[in-house]
Amino acid sequence: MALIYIVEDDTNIREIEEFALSNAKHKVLGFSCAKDFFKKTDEIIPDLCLIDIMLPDESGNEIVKKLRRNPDTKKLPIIMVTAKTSELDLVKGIEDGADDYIRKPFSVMELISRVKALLRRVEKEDIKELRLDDLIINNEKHEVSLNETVIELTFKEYELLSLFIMNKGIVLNRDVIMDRVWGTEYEGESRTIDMHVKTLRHKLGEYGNRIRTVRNVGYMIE
Amino acid sequence: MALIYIVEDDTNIREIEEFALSNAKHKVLGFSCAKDFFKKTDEIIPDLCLIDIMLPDESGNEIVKKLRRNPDTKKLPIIMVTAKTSELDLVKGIEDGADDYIRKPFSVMELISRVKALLRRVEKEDIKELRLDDLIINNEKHEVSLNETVIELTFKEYELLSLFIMNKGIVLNRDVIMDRVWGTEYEGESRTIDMHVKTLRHKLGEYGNRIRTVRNVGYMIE
DNA sequence: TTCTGATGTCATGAATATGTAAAATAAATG
DNA sequence: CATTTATTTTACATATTCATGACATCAGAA
Repeated sequence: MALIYIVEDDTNIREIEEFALSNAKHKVLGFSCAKDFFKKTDEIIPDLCLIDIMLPDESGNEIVKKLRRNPDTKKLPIIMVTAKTSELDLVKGIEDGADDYIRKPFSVMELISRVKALLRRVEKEDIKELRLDDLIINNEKHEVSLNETVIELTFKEYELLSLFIMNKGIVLNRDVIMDRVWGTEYEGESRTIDMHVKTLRHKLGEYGNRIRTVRNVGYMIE
Repeated sequence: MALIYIVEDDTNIREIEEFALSNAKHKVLGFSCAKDFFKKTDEIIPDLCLIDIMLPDESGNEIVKKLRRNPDTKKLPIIMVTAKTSELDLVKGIEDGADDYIRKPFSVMELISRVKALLRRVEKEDIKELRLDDLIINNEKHEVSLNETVIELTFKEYELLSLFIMNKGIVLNRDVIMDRVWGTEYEGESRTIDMHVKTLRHKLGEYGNRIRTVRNVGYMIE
């Protein structure tokens, strides 16, 4: 799936991380210090890296700063792993330019899902334009247009439509939709998704009925 | 939703697990030892299983190893439940091939969400397409087509047809059909299955008569 | 053949999922 | 901090699916 570098001096934890991410079909390389890590990034830049805050030679924050200074690794997705729970650390990590953080002790599932989410987020930012025939989503302008005419969508509507078009021809169930658009678990008794689908359908005019309801399963655009 | 087996010798904990997962709309069967568990998996393979590490007859790790050795259960999603918090256990669990682990004491919510997450993960890796000659089940579109023509099926009909095709050439008795499609026990006097078989036969047109009735046993496709 | 239990078929109300509008919150904006 | 806009929730309407039970039919045993 993706090439991931891990910088973590605690061998036990590093191995857990390696196992978990390999299990999730990623190609993983682990390093116990910053030096080894940089030696490798000079050679091959990974798709994502997981960096512990406390390291023998350099702090994780230092590593992030360096990576951000280098044009080649400026946009490299970074997840910081920290044992310190204070919020200061968290903020600092993000200010320094990490894209996400995980607090120890973490669960394997959490690790996997955060990595997955970040990879997805990055991949999404890469896409400049999405289209479904004459319906165009311009991600740079954050604007949707149909036959040259701009369609005004709210944030959630935009996200939802993007998700549908990114997965055209694939039925998305409510769990997935909730997870991807709202980042939360779907709780059975909510009409939120239907609501947004309804307004989307309305706003998309003739294209509205291309959002199909698959009863008992979810929604799909075709 | 899904059929889940639990192997846990502590009756109290097992009952909590059973209650929690039943509440989350799963069909649950609990076992207090490995022996009973294997007896049942030889019969019907569940969608997921929850295995305690410490058991009277065999260790949870042993069970996992055995399951992984058997082609039928090789990919069966497994969650290990452990009281030992050491990281060694965690790593070992993953090495042994469990897909996730839960540490005791766990919260009911954690249990449910981990189960849900794992099921989703597995479901996604699920088969994209099933076919029986020209009859194609597209699981992404959740659509059935015969010679390019879409056949409109309801949810249950779709499930039933999938089950038949996944087991083509194998007679499925009513118990199994009820269990897999409805997630409930078959109660002798119901015409429900026959009903759906009838509409399926009708909707499948020329392919309809490939669903064979095996008197006193069940149904089979081919 | 006749009998018996299993399966096929049908109509219909109940259950369930989705659609929709409007009110209630929450969030953003100036 | 008031106003606007977006979002979620609630409550209800609508649509579809499904289970059920009564009855018909069938296949095989006696």
